[in-house]
Amino acid sequence: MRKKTTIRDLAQAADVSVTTVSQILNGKGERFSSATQQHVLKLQKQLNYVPDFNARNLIMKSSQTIGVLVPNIGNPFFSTFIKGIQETARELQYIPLIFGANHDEKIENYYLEKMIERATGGLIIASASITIATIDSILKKNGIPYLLMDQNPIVEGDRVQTNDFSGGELAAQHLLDLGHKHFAVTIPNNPTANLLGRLNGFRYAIERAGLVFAQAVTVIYSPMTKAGGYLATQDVLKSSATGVFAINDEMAIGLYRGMMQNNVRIPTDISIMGYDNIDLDEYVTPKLTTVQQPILAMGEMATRLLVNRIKKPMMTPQKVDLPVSLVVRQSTSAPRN
Amino acid sequence: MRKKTTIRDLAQAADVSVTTVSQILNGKGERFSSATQQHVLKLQKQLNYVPDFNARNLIMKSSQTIGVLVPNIGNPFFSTFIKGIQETARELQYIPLIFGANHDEKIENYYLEKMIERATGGLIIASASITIATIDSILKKNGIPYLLMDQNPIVEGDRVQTNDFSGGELAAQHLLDLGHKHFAVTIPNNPTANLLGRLNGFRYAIERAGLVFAQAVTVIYSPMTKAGGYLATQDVLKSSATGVFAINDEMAIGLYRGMMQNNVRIPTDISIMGYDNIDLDEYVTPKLTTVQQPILAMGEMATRLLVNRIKKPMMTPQKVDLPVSLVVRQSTSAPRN
DNA sequence: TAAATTTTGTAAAACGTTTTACGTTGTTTG
DNA sequence: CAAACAACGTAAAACGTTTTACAAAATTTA
Repeated sequence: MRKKTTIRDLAQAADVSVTTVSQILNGKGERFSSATQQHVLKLQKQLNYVPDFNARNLIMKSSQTIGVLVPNIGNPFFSTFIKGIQETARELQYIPLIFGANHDEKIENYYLEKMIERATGGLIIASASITIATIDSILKKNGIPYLLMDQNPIVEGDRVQTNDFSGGELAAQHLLDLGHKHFAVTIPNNPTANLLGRLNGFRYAIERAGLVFAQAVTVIYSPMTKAGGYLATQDVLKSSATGVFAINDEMAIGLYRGMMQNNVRIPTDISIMGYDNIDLDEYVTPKLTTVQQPILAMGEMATRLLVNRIKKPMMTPQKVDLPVSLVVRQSTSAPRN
Repeated sequence: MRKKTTIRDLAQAADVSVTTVSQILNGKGERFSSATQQHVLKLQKQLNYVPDFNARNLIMKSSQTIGVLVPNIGNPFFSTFIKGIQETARELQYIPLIFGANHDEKIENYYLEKMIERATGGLIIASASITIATIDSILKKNGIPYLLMDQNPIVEGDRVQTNDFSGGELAAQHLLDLGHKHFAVTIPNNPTANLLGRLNGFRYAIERAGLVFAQAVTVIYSPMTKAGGYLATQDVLKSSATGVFAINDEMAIGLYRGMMQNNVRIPTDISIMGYDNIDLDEYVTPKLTTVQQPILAMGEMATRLLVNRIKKPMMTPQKVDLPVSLVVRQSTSAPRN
């Protein structure tokens, strides 16, 4: 195939040295006569010269790349999160390398390895099954900065947080205010720290209302997907719950399907609320009451923190707290009797 | 910060030459005594040596990377498409570099440039606004293989196709079979070739049934998103259509919201069908009738074709045709009177 | 006009790999 | 026992950049 034009080809064509070309093309060309500058620039276009990425990174020791690992790109929460990352990365002149691991630990580790090879900058990891041990042994040893989402709080390190405890509290209080006395919470097995936070906040509000958690609330374990919500339907119906807190919106939408199938009307027969506030919430019937997370901002802040860390590895750890809020729509109402 | 261990460090530690280390680590070490091999391997683990990506690619002239450009990662169609790409790329030992351009031409060009810099392998482009001119001038000149989706058919080049014409035909025939006589089609402005294919197929079936397209069908232009579908509601209602063909499922779901808001029942008052068969279709009420595209397979085949092309640039162009099929659910029925 | 300074440019080292071509040793063969 | 051949290993070139240190020519200064 046609050879790529190299900087040497261009230098030869322009009848100047390689140094000259390099300097001019990298904006450090004030030292050269404007005649030479124009000449080189013109020939660059003409020969369609693009610097070799690998050669350049090799010498510069930076590829302006960050790695991003999420459980599932298809989940609207994560696709929005990624959008936030991409926008901010573009602004900061970084390129995100994005992987979805489909909740598979093998795949996660595979991608983690690939990211370490390539994403010399740093990593944003939003994934459950990567253990702290793995992270310590692999990332720390390689001296690669990283930022963990949805994971156990690490003592050291940067952090982008939303107040999940408060979010759970908001959810419970909303249902309590409507008059509900019996609740169900759907949550995955081995919930991550943020999900536990939501559950604890929920529990706190329940107990604050004078109820006994174990009596008032049924916790139902199911995968955190639409399909998982659908699967949880029978258990929810078997419980005497009139108010359901799905730990994310996708599960809530899965429950919608199950309820529909069982002729249980929302919110007349049962109130359902979710968590995240994905844009789909306004398109389902009834519109979904939920707790909003600033997803785009989470992606943005994660990127900023990581890039700052890359630039100043020794900086003291940064924490960013983002607010959550209750969004009341039509999927919740007072219980039947 | 801590220096990365280089191959030289490892060679020194193992008291062998750099060549030896390189060969052994790349599986070409049969020439060496097994004692040496073990020794080197052991020290690699111990020193946590990972070959420098850039140095390696520089000399090997291949980064095992492909670029992927889609309009919108949040659209379930594309997130599934990406999933197919990631799975296949993993199998083929390639890494996909994924970008979502949010239908913004500036951003598309920016990412295109970045991909050319980095994704030395080849590109999968599923994006509307990149013009053939741009592609020719940039990609061809750089000799980078690429594969276009959802775009005007290029005479030359590889291609993964579904039969959009037939899909449109299936949609129309389904509505005709139910007894509908008045139709609406929602489609974006400046539709891409595949969308036009659907529309033409629809028209073909309508005319085959003895109807006059311009009289029987109202074409409504609106963005191809949930919000776009929602926006199209009034125009759909103003038309006398009893059967609506949304050019993709997202638009159909946007229409659901609009219909709900106007107390128009689906399918009793109006039949709606979509296109794609995203997994959400089974979670909306009523479940959405649609034309299925094998999205995952499209991602898979696109990746295979591209990688084949990378390996054998001179191979004759390949075409893959994937089937579409009608999926009847609950959003369509016979018209009212 | 000689010295100093600015302007404009270049040669060569360095980055961390892979690979080609070439050496040793030691063992077998005739 | 010399020659041939394995077995095991290495030196050095190459990949395409950026950058440092140096140099020649042109201009200014004293």
